Amino acid sequence: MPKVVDHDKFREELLENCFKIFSQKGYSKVSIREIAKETGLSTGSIYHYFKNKEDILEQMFSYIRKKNFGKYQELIRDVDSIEDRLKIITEFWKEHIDDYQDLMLLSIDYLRNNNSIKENKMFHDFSVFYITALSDSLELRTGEAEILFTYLMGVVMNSLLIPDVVKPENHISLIYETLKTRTETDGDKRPESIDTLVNRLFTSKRR
Amino acid sequence: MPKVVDHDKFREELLENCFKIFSQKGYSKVSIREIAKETGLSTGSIYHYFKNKEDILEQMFSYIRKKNFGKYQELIRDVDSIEDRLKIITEFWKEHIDDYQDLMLLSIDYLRNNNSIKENKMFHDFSVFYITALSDSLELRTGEAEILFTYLMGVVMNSLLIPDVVKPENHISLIYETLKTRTETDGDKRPESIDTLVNRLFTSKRR
Amino acid sequence: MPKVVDHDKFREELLENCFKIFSQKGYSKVSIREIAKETGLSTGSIYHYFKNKEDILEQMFSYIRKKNFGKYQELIRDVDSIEDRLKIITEFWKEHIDDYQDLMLLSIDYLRNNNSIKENKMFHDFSVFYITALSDSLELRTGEAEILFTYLMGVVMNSLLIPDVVKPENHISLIYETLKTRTETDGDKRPESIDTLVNRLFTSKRR
Amino acid sequence: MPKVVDHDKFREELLENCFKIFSQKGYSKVSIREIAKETGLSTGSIYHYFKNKEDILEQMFSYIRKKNFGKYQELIRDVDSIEDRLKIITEFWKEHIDDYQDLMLLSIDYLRNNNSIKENKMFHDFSVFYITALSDSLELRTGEAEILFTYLMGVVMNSLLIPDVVKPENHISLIYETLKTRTETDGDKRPESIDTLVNRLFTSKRR
DNA sequence: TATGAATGAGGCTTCATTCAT
DNA sequence: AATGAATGAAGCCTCATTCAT
Repeated sequence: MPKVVDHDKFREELLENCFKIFSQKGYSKVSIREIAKETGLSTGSIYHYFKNKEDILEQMFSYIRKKNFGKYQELIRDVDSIEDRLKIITEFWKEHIDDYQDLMLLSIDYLRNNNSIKENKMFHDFSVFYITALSDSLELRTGEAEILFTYLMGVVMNSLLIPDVVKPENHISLIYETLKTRTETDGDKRPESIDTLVNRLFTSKRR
Repeated sequence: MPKVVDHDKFREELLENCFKIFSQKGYSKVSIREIAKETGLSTGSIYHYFKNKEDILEQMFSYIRKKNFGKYQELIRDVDSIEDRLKIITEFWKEHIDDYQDLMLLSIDYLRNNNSIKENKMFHDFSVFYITALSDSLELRTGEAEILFTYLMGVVMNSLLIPDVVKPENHISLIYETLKTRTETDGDKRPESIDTLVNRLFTSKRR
Repeated sequence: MPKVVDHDKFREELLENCFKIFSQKGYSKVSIREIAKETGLSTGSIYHYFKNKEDILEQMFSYIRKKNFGKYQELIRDVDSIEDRLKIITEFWKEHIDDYQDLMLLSIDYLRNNNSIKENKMFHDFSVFYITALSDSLELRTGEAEILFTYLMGVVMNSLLIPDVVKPENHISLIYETLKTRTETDGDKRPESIDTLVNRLFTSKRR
Repeated sequence: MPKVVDHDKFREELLENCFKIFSQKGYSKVSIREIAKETGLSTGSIYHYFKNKEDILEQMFSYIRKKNFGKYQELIRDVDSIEDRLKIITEFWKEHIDDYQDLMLLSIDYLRNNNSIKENKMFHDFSVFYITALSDSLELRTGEAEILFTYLMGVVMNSLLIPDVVKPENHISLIYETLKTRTETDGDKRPESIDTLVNRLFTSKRR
């Protein structure tokens, strides 16, 4: 191990590694010794960087979330058209579906570890950010963004648990098509009735 | 300790207990000693009924699934109108949302424990049954039933991870309204365009 | 399990089975449950026939020893010529080398189980019988019979531990040849010097 | 507990202790807790030095073998006369008969534990070394060395199982006398007939 | 007689964490 | 700042034996 110069940068590398390790096996199946081995540190040194095992999970989650948010925001920063944004966002989802699965699983690991659901700040922040971001970037009402996010989480979950039944590509494409149609309608003229969005999905062309 | 007479019946009681215990703390945080204590048996006796800890989870999952299916089918057995069925089903969901959360979490526990995603038969059977049942009882196309199931799983997941943001009642009511509208349309006249179901959800009145 | 009529016969069958099971895996690796399963009894019933696990080993050893002795004596009962007996005995060894291995291993298992060497009556009786029988049937001096038995036990042991180095057939053939040569000499004329038996072995033709 | 500095040296001390403990009670009757207690470590620390219980046995066997070989070779290093070597070697055997008993028993323990006879490398290496060493140092043909080794193993085994019948001193003395006589004959003139070594043993003066 | 459910001590092993060096 | 030896509680599981039925 080279002498660490940039303390923060080194910690980020550590967290990146930890994300890899935790994602593969799940929080409770990864031992400190294993983390030490994978990061090239000694077990003792791990405790210089982190208070304890749970602290690793928390710091890691926070770091990954920020990184993901950064990427997300950068992607749509200079894109003006809603339709283009929609395309970019849905493509981003397709590419990063595995990361979302990992984050979701790790959130659950965390939940299981602290049986205080209340304190599950990690996933909460993640969700609120995403719902807001969706609402802003796609000009959706909050309720719509929540539905979209919820549906997306269902896709993430099922593509993990029943990968042969639920293929994320299909569902994401469907979301894309649905929202695209909707987007084409002028903002003011979008129907307020419930006869629209879910409806579209259910009557989509698939299968 | 009274001698157990009906082996299978007793095992079901055990499984019922195990579901309670596992749901509270998660599979890996529950020790065999704890199971033994809660069920009033000795550790050794647990192994008289189950091959090992994983076997408890599997048998339990299978048992709970069957029980839930049974209840579900009984509920809609003699109900002819699709609309009535829809009402019953969505009510059933609202009442059993906690069970679905538990089953989902336990599926993930199982997944984490056996890192062979392929063999996650437990959740798979559950999903296939539900998708088929939804399709049959609500006269939905398979693709529609998959979407519905996926969205529902998103609701279940989020009501767990971000309970202050996603309230299952709201989403389930929304599904109810959406499908009710759709149901009112005559089967033959239901639009084939993508302008319907998801669309309806997205333009619902909520918030 | 059919109702047991001939109690003794049934017990012998049990012991025969136990010998098979113990030989394969060694005393301490065989559980009572396994014995019960293999013999078609319940664990409880095992304790009707035997006081405890160790008792099974003892009774079994005693039974097998008697059976083996019986066979041995029957073989040479009507054989007058020493040379013929020698042939029969050495052939018998070749055929039963596996049994001797098993008996030796089980003796050791027993020894390990009771760390009182003194009480190892099982192998002791076996040895004394064999040394006497060899001495009688081959007209060897006691000291010679002891040497022969000791060498034979070395063969048994090594053919077990280093089967690719020590082949029992070769050693037994060698014993046969050596003793045959000696036997041909008239009893009275056999040299008393130490210049004979071991000597012959060491200068045998085998590599 | 003082911090251990020389990892390897400490492990050897541990192995020395383990040999003592295993020899007394046999591999399977010694628990890790017992090993920990006897060596003054915690159970956890045992696993810092060894992969698992079997690994202790293997490393121990390997270590003891090397140590024994070392002593053996040192003893005869500067001895030119075959006769002197013979004396030294047989004396060495008499002194170390207990160690050989222990090693043999532990080999069998190992065999019982891994029912793959093929992989019993431990005793195999031991045997091959000894046969070669005997052949070299006493100028015996390989076949002769194998016979000698086999007989010796018989002595070791029987002095364990039937100590009142087979006294190792006697047998070893006999081997000494037999080989001494043989040795006195000039190498070239040693008879090739089978009339020698075993023959000598069988007609020895004992009893 | 015969059964097999029940026991609970004890087996091996893993683990997060500490601390002397 | 870094190391890795040491800890010991706790994990899962097996076992010989007993005893109510």
